[in-house]
Amino acid sequence: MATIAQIAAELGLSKSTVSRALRGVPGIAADTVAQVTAAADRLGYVPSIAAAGLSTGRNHTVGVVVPSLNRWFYNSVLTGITRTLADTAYDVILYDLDRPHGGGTRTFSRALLRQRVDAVITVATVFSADELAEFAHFDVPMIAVGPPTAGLRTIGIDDIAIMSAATAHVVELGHRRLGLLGGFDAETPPHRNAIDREQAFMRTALAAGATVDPSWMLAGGYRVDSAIRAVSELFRSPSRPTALVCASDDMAFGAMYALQLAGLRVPEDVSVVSIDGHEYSEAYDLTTCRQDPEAQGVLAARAIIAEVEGAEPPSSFPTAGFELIVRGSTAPPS
Amino acid sequence: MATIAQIAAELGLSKSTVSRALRGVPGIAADTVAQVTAAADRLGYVPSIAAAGLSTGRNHTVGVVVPSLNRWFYNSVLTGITRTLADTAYDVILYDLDRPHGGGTRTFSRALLRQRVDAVITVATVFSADELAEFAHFDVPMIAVGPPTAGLRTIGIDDIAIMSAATAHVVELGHRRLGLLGGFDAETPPHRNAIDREQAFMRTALAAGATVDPSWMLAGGYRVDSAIRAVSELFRSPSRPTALVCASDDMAFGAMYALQLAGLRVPEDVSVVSIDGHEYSEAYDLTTCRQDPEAQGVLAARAIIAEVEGAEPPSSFPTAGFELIVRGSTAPPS
DNA sequence: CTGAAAGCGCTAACAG
DNA sequence: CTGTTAGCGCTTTCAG
Repeated sequence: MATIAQIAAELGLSKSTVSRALRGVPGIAADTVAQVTAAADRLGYVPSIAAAGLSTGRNHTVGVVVPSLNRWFYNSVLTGITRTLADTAYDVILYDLDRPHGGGTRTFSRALLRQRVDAVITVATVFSADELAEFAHFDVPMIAVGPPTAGLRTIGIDDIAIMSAATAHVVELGHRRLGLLGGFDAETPPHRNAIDREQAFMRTALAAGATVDPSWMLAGGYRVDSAIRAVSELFRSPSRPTALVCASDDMAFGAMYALQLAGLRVPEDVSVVSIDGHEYSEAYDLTTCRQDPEAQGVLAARAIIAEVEGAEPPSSFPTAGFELIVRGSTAPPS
Repeated sequence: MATIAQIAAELGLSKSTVSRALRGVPGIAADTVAQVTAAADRLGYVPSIAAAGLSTGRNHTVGVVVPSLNRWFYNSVLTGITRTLADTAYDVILYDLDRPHGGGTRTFSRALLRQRVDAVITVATVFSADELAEFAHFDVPMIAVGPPTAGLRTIGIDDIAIMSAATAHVVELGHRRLGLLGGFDAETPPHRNAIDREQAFMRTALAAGATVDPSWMLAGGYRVDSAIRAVSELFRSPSRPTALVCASDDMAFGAMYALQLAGLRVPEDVSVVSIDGHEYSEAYDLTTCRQDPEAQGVLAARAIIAEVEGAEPPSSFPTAGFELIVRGSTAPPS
């Protein structure tokens, strides 16, 4: 409740001096600074970011746009961002695009962003041409985390490379009958990374001379339940793969459950390999290509803050790395 | 970039008239309003919330405090909140308390909240006495979602009742050897709901004359991986329960996987019942007591906005309901 | 090293 | 129905 003016009055100083002292602007007598800060916390002074923002044009907030909150990747990135920003004077304004039926206006691009946030981080969000055009008018820095996004600098892994590595792993173990549990989904249009990963799977599999029956290409929608259903159905059929490559760990968890249910053993009957490095993958003993979405979030947050504070913006970021972790879910075919 | 003053100049009106017209304040000529709004979107006018807030003292943001983002319950509540607020003029500022080692300052209670948010919703967050004392100084409305929180009005289910219902279900099926996969966790201090649920389990079980071996009381920490480990270990032993009651669906998923792995069938060898109504529970064919955290979030968001807009605050909220959904994971003991 | 004054963009009395 | 005049709390020239 205390304002800068009250502190000034209390100390017989001017508002300007108090303001400078509080912000550590050079050129103020050391003991003046001491008095001011003492008075400030005696009075329980808390700066009004809104008022400061009115003068400076900076709001000390970054907007984070996520497609939804119930996917491991999205909220891992978000966690990285919030953790990083917690140590700074910046707050996160959350724009969750998840709506019941794909409906609702995505107003973040309209009024909301403007004047409200100093920067924007988008997480694996697909934008329409109109939206991208609007972004051009924003003067705030933007960074995308996830698959490459037209018009935005992106932080993320190479989807082709990571899926190729996962597929190559089972190929090298000797598997030649390969199934894919991909990220496609009956309802929503395919995401860039679902497409990339499927292509990488196909190329790697075919290059190795492997068989890929069309019925072994499953649409798991990056969901555990869809994965369970798709895998249960596939493995009822007599013709089946000896290895299942999953586009995400979550789907792999569902797949492993469904396989057990069907009376099939992992890895004796079916090998399972996946992409993510989910915190639960160890308990499932799942072989997976680990990426680190939280680190990607940290990187994005640091970069965007640096930019807001005046650093020269890099025009692009290095591709994030990944690492194959071999565990017990994969073995040579029997 | 356009301001209210520019519109006023353009139209030969005063700032006040423009301001009123834009906000729909009654008592402005219809055609004036028309002109103003026309000019506004011709000029691409976007109001500065910061400036408005400086005058009115309202920032059009609500702070949401979550313990972390990677638990189903927390982000379901958060989804309910963001969806509700998306239709309003309010933004969400996210305070994620998740820190690597329980470290980091929980600065939301210090400076951050003040001046920055018009209201606060806390999700299943445990506060220290100091923090609660600080809250008393805040003049912003606060609501807690989750287990009862001292000093705050709470929206949530009755943990005793829901766990009693889950336990009663297997008791009624005839089970007398009951295990609990609870929310306790080796590292962190127990949460109120973990305690309540354990007590409810014990009472219901003992009242039915059931056997509960101490070694059947598992600490799953509301995590899938901990659940897998705990259940794997328990079911290696010859003395085991015929039914496993889980304090969350996530843990039940881990339990069901571990049981399959151990060569045990659900429900033939072991019945599994749980609490939550997770979106994946259907695919697991899991019997569960469904609560609706998203609806709790919606409720909290609506209530808090109403209060900010001047409605008289209710002193408490009705307890949220739940519903037992019987599926294939439970059956009479064989 | 410190102060005075103007202004960020909007709202809110108070007049007309 | 519309205009004038003060502010909201802070930063920032420009002077001392």
